[in-house]
Amino acid sequence: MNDLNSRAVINLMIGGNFMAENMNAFFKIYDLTVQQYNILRILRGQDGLAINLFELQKHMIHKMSNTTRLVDKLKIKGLLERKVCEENRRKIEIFITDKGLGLLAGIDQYLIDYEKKLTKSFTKEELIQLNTLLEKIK
Amino acid sequence: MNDLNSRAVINLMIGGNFMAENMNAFFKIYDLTVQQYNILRILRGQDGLAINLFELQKHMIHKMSNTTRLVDKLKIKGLLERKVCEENRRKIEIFITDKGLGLLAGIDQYLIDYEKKLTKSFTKEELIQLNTLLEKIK
DNA sequence: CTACAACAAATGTATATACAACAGTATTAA
DNA sequence: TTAATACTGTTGTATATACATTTGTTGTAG
Repeated sequence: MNDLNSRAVINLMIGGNFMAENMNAFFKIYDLTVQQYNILRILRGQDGLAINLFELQKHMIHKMSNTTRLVDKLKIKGLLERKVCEENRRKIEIFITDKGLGLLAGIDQYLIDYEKKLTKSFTKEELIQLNTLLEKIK
Repeated sequence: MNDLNSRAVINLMIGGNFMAENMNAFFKIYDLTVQQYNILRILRGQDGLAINLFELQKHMIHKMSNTTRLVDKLKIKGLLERKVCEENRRKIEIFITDKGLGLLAGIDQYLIDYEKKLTKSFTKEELIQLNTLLEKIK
C-alpha cells in the first residue's frame, strides 16, 4: 500500500484544518483570528525588542501578502504599535502594546485548557511522537 | 513541559498548511484547487454511483457552504454533471463525467510522485505512525 | 553623481471561505 | 388537509488569502 504518502498529505490537511477551525472559533470571543493571535504571541516573545514585518512573516503560518493588513488591523485595535526604523527606513518596527499584553494575559489560561481539549485524543507519549514527526516536515 | 498540547496544535496547523499550499501549487497546472480535486476524486471513488451534496460534504476538508459553488465551477468546466434526484427532489445527484475521469487519469501518476516529494522527510514506519496518530483526531 | 538593482512594505484584484439567512421540498402530527 | 418541523441546497455578505504589481528606500557599479 503506497498510498501512505497520499494519506499522510490528506490527513495533515484535515488535521490542520480541524485545529484552525476550532482555534478560530475560540479566538472569535476575543475578536481575533488565529493569525492575529500568532502575531501578538510572537511580539510578546520578543520581550520588548522590535521585530520588522519581514522577520515576523517568517514565523507565521501563511504568506507575506497579508502581514501588512493583519498588522494594520491589530494597530487599529491598539494592540500593537508600528514605527519606521531609523537606520533603514524601508523597515517597519513593530511592538506589542500594554493593551496587547493585557489581552494575551487574559487569554492564556483559557487557551491552554482549550488546546488540551483539542488534543484530548492523544496520550502524552503520542503527543511527543506527533510533535517529533510534524517538526520534521520541510 | 505541558506545551505539548500547544505545540501539537500549531504544528498541525503549520503542517496542514504546508501541504495545502504545495498541493494547490501542484493543482494550479490543471486549473484545479485541492478542494475541487477532492470532489472529483470522491466522485471517481463512487464507481458510477451518484452522490448528493450532503454526502459529498462529509468527505471534504472544509465546510458545506462552498460545496454548491465548488460543484458549480466543476460543472462549468464539464468535469461533472448534476441531476435532481427523482425520489427526493431536495437532493442533487452528482456524477463525474468522462472528461473529469480523463483529467484525473492524466493527473494520477504526477500526483503520486508529488505526494512522495511532500512526504520525503518521513520513513515508511514514520508515515504509518503519523497516519495512525492523525486518524485519531476528532 | 547617476543609473540600476535589490530590498521592505503596501496595494489592487481575483478567488476562497465562513457564517447567516433564505427557499424549496418532504415528513409528521393534529 | 393544514400547520409545524426537519431536510437539502442556495444565496448574500463580510472577511481572508494568494498572487502580481507598485511605491519608496538603500546599496552599488560605472
